[in-house]
Amino acid sequence: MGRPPCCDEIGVKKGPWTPEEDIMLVSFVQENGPGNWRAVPSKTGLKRCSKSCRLRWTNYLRPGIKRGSFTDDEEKMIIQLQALLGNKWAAIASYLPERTDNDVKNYWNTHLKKKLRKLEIGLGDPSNTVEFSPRSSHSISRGLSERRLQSDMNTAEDALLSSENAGHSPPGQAFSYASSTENIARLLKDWVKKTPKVDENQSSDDQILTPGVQSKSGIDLSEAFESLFGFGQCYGSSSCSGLSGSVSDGEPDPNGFAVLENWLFDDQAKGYLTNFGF
DNA sequence: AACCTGCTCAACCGCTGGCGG
DNA sequence: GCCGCCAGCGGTTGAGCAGGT
Repeated sequence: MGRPPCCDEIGVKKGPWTPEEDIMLVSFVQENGPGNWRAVPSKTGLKRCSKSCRLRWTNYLRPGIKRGSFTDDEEKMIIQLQALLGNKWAAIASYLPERTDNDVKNYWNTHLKKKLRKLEIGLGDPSNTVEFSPRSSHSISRGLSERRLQSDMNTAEDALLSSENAGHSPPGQAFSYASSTENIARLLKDWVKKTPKVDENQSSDDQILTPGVQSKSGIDLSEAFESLFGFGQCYGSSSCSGLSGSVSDGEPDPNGFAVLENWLFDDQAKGYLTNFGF
């Protein structure tokens, strides 16, 4: 009845992405912009389904993605937003421009859930326990919270847009893609670390744009990638941070996030967090 | 050193909603 | 209004790694 899953086609590759595939995907996005994922496999020759390509881009290669552990502020934000919105990871992640919904979701499931459970237990009497659910009888009614959230999102978005127009963000897309160069460069470095020897029997597919060739000759793969796309002038420069408009110098836009911060750290929210020792 | 266990996170799966014909 | 296509989202899985025994 329903249409067949897009990834069931024969010959569609699954599993971890190789740097070569990443490069092909980034070069496609560089030329065409993100979107039209359906066309990616046919236009790039990638043996991946469109969905997989989109996911790889949004979760890993997209410019401006911050990796590594979450800061206290990010953690607090996630806890509050999760309490208000529930498991709307994409909505929560929209407040953390450098984090993906997948990251937020993973962090919640692996760290915060556990942490909160401990704290709940620590509070003792279950009747005193604040239920961590959007359906709980939290002092802020959900409808109100969501309206407020929506309006704050709009305000933040406006502020971000105006800051971009004011030239706080690098113009043009090339700068954004430069940050994905960073991402790939990082990936390639990891790849080299994890792959001390290039497999002599490497499949021919894996030899397209083969970083292995570079590693054999001792060239830094990240530099090679840099030169491949000509983003060298941007690589490593704080002025070229990713996600156009979301950050200007590694810090959240002060105008856009002021409103949000006010809301996030208002009395009700503070009380909420205090209950859990944050 | 070998094995076991728990943790992390990239990637997959299936569903939903928006949009155009 | 219906249908099909597609992008996006949330839940789940599993490979790889780290730490413990």
